[in-house]
Amino acid sequence: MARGKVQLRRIENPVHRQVTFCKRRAGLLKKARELSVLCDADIGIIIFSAHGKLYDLATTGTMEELIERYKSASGEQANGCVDQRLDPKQEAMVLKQEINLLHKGLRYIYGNRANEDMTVEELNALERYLEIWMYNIRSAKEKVPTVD
Amino acid sequence: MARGKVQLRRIENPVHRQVTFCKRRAGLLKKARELSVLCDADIGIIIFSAHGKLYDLATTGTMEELIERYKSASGEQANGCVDQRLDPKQEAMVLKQEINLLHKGLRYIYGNRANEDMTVEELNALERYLEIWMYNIRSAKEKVPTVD
DNA sequence: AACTATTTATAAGA
DNA sequence: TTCTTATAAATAGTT
Repeated sequence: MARGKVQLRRIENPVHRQVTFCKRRAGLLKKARELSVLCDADIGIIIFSAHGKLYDLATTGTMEELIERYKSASGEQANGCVDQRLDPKQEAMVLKQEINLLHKGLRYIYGNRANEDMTVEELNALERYLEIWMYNIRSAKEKVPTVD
Repeated sequence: MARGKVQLRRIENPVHRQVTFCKRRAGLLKKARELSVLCDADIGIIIFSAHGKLYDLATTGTMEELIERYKSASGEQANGCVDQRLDPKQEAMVLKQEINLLHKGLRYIYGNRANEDMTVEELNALERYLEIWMYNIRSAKEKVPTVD
């Protein structure tokens, strides 16, 4: 823009890159706010810096509301990948059971416990499940290159 | 910008507003792509026009991935305790976020891990969440009259 | 963090 | 709608 045309590629000098990131990030968010006001639009912006720091903007309401709206508008289905080594029916059954258990657990932890007691069997099943899960999470973390 | 300074308020003339919306929307997305390339940032933009039409951009991967990353990154500030002093909408929103994370975790454990790497932030968020959950499960077990 | 020379974006007009 | 152009706004390099 000024005193030199910009090349559209990663700025190698880290100091320049950081300065440009700050300036252009501010510019982008300003433009978004302007567009929102001028044209009556709802805008959400999520920015992760190269170092993983989060910056965000939601011109109307909260980012969560915008995300929910995005999901309904883009017609996302909540269900994900299935393990292809298993028979689909079995797999679906297993996933359903576990999701039910997780949901029941969530309600138990967060909601009205008085209304929804879990049995000891359920608690034990959930505990075993969480232990395995935790173990896997910790193994996974060791394999992922850390971002400091 | 040109031939007249812009007033920072809703453009009343619908034709002008529509034209400005198109132009500035394009400008905003261009700026976002530039910032992403120049500074190595991951950026997501969600725009709903006044009439509800969705426009979006994710500079890296998919918007869903970015949303998941947003949720774990922004969830690190707030902790996982929901209490009933929150209004039902907020509580439901938090629960939804956590269920999304759990579902992603489920897919990670079961499904093709090669296709669905979780970020370190996500793994950390999930781990902390499971730790709290596990603690609560164990407390609960002590309070439930055992049958064995 | 301020300053400007330039580039870029764009409002209004054609 | 698309192109043009005068001008506002953003910003790269500098101090």
